[in-house]
Amino acid sequence: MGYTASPEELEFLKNYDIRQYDRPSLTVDIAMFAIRAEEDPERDYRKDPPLELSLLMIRRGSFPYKDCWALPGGFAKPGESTADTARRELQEETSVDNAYLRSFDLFSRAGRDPRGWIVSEAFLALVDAKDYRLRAGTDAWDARWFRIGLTVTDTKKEISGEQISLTNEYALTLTNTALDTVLTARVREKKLFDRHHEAVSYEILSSEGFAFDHAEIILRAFLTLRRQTEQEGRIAFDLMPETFTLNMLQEVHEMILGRKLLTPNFRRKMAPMVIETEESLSGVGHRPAKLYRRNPEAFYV
Amino acid sequence: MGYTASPEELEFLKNYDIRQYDRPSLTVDIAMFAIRAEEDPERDYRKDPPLELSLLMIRRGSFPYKDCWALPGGFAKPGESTADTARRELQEETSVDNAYLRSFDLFSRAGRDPRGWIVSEAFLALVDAKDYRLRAGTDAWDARWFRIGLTVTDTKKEISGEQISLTNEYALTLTNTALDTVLTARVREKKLFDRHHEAVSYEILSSEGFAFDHAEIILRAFLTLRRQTEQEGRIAFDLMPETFTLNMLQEVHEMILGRKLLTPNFRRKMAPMVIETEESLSGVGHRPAKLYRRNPEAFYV
DNA sequence: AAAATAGTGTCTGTCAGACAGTATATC
DNA sequence: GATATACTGTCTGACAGACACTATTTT
Repeated sequence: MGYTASPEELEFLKNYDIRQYDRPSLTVDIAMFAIRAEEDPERDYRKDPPLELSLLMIRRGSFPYKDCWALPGGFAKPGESTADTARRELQEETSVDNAYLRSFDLFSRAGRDPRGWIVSEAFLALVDAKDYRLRAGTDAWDARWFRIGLTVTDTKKEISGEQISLTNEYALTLTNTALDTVLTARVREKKLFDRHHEAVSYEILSSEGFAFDHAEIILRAFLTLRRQTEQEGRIAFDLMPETFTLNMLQEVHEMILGRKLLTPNFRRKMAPMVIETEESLSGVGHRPAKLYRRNPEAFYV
Repeated sequence: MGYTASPEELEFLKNYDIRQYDRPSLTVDIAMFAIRAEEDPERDYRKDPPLELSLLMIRRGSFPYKDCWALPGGFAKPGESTADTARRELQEETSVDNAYLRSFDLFSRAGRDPRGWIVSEAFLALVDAKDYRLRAGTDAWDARWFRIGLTVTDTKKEISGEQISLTNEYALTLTNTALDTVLTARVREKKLFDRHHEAVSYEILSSEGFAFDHAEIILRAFLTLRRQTEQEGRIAFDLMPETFTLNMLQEVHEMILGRKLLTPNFRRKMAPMVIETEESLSGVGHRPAKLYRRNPEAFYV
């Protein structure tokens, strides 16, 4: 490293007591997405079951926010990086060890946790639909998938002198049909344009059933996923099983982006990233789709 | 918020002692970039003075890493967010209060600070060339601008079975001519492609004159700036004064991107983002360039 | 006139959006 | 044959890369 501590420095470090300063607790929160197929036995035999973009939530068994739903996560331990913490929690809670995992922000607003000064690094995780195995439920542990829905309910543009602000209000809905539970939140996103760059801030307007500021973290995770998907389509492959049809892939993209895509254009864009297999679906009540797999060659920058 | 703490929960919180768990210290480190013009009185009167992309560094007056150069920054205080901390430090150290400021990662690797468990949120800051005023130097405080240079010295591609890795080795050089000081570091960037997404890791191979892991933070800040500039040109405006020539702007882009750009294409791309003013440079020994300013209309998404 | 920088016109290929059309399983 | 989904061909306009060219100031 080109640097060797002097004897004086070693002496300094020996006597250094880091506990003299105020310190926060450090946690990670993981927004873990997966694709699941809706189960509805009453459905028309011809129609394909729609896919659901789902998020894993955990019911809190203890204070604070007892009985509310929170993102999986936990406290960082000394000697591990936060990426280690996130991988460990992911493994413990879903047995998944090969998920896509990336941090997208540090949440450090004062007052975000009633227990005190707790900052949290937020991770986005995408898991293959077939890979996960949820940890068994206990009194203090109940992990469930919720279908995630996000809509923009209001958009405003304000101009005052040199300053322009754009405001979006989002309605976030997490639904678990089996439990008959719906969590809802409204979050305001405010983009302030000062000179030529934007400063974005978020404010939770209402939050029903979510613990802490997790509604905001989930929104931010979703928007991060959406932006990545817009910019480079490959991230959505992390939500797919080994083989898949192009229509499934398109449906996943549409759920993430929140809008319909034109099929020919989508297929053209995906063509270099996938390889056709010999297999097809069958017994689906209509022309069966071919199965594709990822084209590994396409991803080495 | 739709959530009211029950009496039991309030009782729980009253008795909750957060200090029972291990906690890290939390700091922010700020990679602050500015454009400065090289001063060289011996230069040919016709030739324009080249611009320099500069980074602010602070000489450490105390242990650890005494006499090494570190990024400006400091410890987060309870009751403020890390963005507040960064803004406060920026203000104290350069008197700048309108800089572009964004965090790009949390550095939490074990052992990164010899004083103990210290995690640091790293910020990228871009300041307008004319705005900053450095805090006066003292024994314990010496802030200086260093010209930053980054080159790729080696690139490797390794294939072993299903796994492919790309390795880049970067040479980072910070130069301050007045002090006759050069800081150098070599950092290895390793991209591991697993299935179809990449996991990037960084390793400091050598580090001369840098404190802590700041060579790595600086490299990451530079790469972040570079990526943003590739993706949307507007971020570079944060480094520019109110009015500027298109050639200056192009030079700034070229320094950030580390490659030459074709002038007609660059001007075409920038055209919607700038407005021509009435003024020009003068007395420059050749055809003078028109001055431009930002076009605010272009930046409201 | 020479030097140095400022600035423009246009060809080309790639690629995204839009839309019209054809194909093929199951019942 | 009706239904539902699967899949293709092609026109268009926007835009980035490349390169050849003209313009203007100072000494």
